[in-house]
Amino acid sequence: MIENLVIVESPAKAKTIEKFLGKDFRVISSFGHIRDLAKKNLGIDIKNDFAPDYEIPKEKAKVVSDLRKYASESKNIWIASDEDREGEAIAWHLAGVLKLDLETTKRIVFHEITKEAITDAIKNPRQVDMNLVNSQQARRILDRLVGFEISPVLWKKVQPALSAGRVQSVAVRLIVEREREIISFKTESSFRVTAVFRIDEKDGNSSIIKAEASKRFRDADEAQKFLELCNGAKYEIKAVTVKPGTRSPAPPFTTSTLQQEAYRKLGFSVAQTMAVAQKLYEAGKITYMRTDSTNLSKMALAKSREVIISGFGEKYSKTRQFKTKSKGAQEAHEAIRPTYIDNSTITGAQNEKKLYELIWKRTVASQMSEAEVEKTTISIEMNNSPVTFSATGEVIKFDGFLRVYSESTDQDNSDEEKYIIPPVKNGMLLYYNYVTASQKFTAPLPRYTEASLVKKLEELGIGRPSTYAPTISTIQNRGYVLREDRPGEKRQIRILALEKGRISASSKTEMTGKEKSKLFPQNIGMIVNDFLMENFSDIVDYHFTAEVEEQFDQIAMGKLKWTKMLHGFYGPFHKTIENTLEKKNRQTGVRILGDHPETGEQVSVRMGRFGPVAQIGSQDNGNKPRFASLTKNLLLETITLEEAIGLFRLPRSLGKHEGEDMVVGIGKFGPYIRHNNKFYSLHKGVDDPYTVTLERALEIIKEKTENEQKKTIKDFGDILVLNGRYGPYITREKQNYRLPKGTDAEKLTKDDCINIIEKSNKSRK
DNA sequence: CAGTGAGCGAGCTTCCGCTTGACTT
Repeated sequence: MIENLVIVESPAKAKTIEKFLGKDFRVISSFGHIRDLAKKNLGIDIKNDFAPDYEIPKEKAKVVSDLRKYASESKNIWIASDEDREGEAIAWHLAGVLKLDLETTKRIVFHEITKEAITDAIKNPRQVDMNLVNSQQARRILDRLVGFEISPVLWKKVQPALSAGRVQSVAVRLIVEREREIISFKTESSFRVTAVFRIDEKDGNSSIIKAEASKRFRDADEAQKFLELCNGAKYEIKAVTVKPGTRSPAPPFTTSTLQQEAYRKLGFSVAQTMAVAQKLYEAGKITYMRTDSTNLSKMALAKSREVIISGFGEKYSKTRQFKTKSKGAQEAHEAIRPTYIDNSTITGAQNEKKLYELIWKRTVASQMSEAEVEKTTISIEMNNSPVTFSATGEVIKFDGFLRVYSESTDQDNSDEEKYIIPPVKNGMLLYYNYVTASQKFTAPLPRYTEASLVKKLEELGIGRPSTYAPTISTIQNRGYVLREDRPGEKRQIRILALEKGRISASSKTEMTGKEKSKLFPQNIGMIVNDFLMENFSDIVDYHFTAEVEEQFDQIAMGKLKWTKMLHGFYGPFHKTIENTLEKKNRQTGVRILGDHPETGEQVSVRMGRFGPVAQIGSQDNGNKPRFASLTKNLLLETITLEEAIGLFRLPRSLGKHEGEDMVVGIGKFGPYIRHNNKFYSLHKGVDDPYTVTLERALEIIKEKTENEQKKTIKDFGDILVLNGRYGPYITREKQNYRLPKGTDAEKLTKDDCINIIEKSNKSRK
């Protein structure tokens, strides 16, 4: 018999706590929720006041049987799940599953994992808070109703296996709407004038001031006229202002800000950040990584202070506690910080090291002094124009927290190079070295990255730290959005330059629309979004979550009955479901583009069974229409008649080779050549499927055949030893087998291979 | 793994939030 059993949510947490509590306590973990709504069917008896049908998921059976065993061996049970809505529900489910009396079950909570906090918690147990539990049940059931009633409507009206939900559908909406803003954006250009001025000092030295004109010019003519004025102008400094200012450090990391900074500074995807953070957490190197709180424990504050003072001096220390700003934050945990702040770095895998150091810097910087800066603005007037030039410069007087860390922004404009403004006075005369007018184009708002989407969702109070990464995966898995790079296009910019009394014109090429790791909506995502907007505008409304959260709060405070809230929601919602099922047609995103200029047949595009498709002609008078798949990156919404007709130029025959047809086309994986039922990819950036010749095709085939032969180390007929990406391996009947370490692939016999295959098959079973 | 585009239709797909492994490549 054990005296005390403490149940927490996370096994890593259990391990740490057990050390604090001594031998009278055993600490185990529930691995999160242990019960959920039934997987099959709805799992809710709507007619019976939304009675939930809870079951223990298969993958939780072992955890639950362990929990039962330990519970039966313990005198006192303490439930220490997190102090938030989900944690309270976990406590309640635990009590139910372990058959504990709610009146006497000891519920404890702590916000930081320190001996003090835990022993304190043990001294102050309370009961399970049923109002909080009920607010969780309302949340859970509402999400199930939304997801499991709308998704089947999509299967019927759009395509099978699609999904909709309170969180994912808003995420898709954000991306679709941003894309449409970009599509309809009208680029404008203007000329920005910058100048490099010279101050001639008495001692014969001269210094330089870079400044920008207060006005932008509509076109090259206006810019030219202004440069002509500049040539004859006298320049005088009319005002010099020096303003002191401060900059403050950012708060310590939450899940969302960690994902954003790890993307910006380290290039990690949201899922990658979480995987690396999980490793650090399990190794005891950082605190819990799924949190919405910016709080640091007293111990962490004190330790940071120590580290800062000994590393940088007293002047650099400023202890702060940040208030959590994000909507709907539940603050069950601390901010993400190093467990031992003394360690500014760790040993281990590269990615773990990098992320750890980022977390260390952010944590320590948050406890450091403001940086003190001095911002200088100089105004320069011309004697022949009302346009003024201004120069600004910033000098850091005291670096403070910047010594350790500075936050990145999504738009890093590094072209604004910093330089130090020389000391100047009012009335000083300036002379130009160069005045340059360069064309600038306006740009639409940028597409979302995974991390900037998480930021936006957090701002809207949609989703939780534990679901940001899975949500991003879901919308990609459903095919609603795709994360990819785009090469961008070249654009000419015009430049007029005034130097030594002469104005010259030139042009420069720059890249525009280049994208790296951005989220692009796909056709099916746009169709689903439009369908949801049309029929379920309440659910995809950006405020929907905030509104239901308010009601969940009311339930948690005991001011609203949870079943009443659900009745209020479900009545109108279910009516909309039935109405939509009855009245709406299948959505295909069809667009009639016009008539074929040669045959007069109708040309249209729509979502077909196998994806977006263009169609020439129609079914009606016994004619067979012709079809062609839309190639990647073409949107049903924006494709033109010409582009659609162009799709029918493929597949195209190149003629015969060795008696077999040689055909070129574009498939799922890009342009290909098909010959003898074998496929050969065209080379990216080199070959164009519309113009590639028979001769070139033969070269490509020859090259690939030679490469395949190089790949083969041994050929035993049905068994092959091949050279793969990860080194040599054996393949038989489409199954691959790894070689045991230290095997020399060149010396393998057929019998060796069979041995390896049989051994591997045994261990797989 | 790349081609398809009409139909017949069984049985399946799906949510959000809490937690980690168990797998293959």
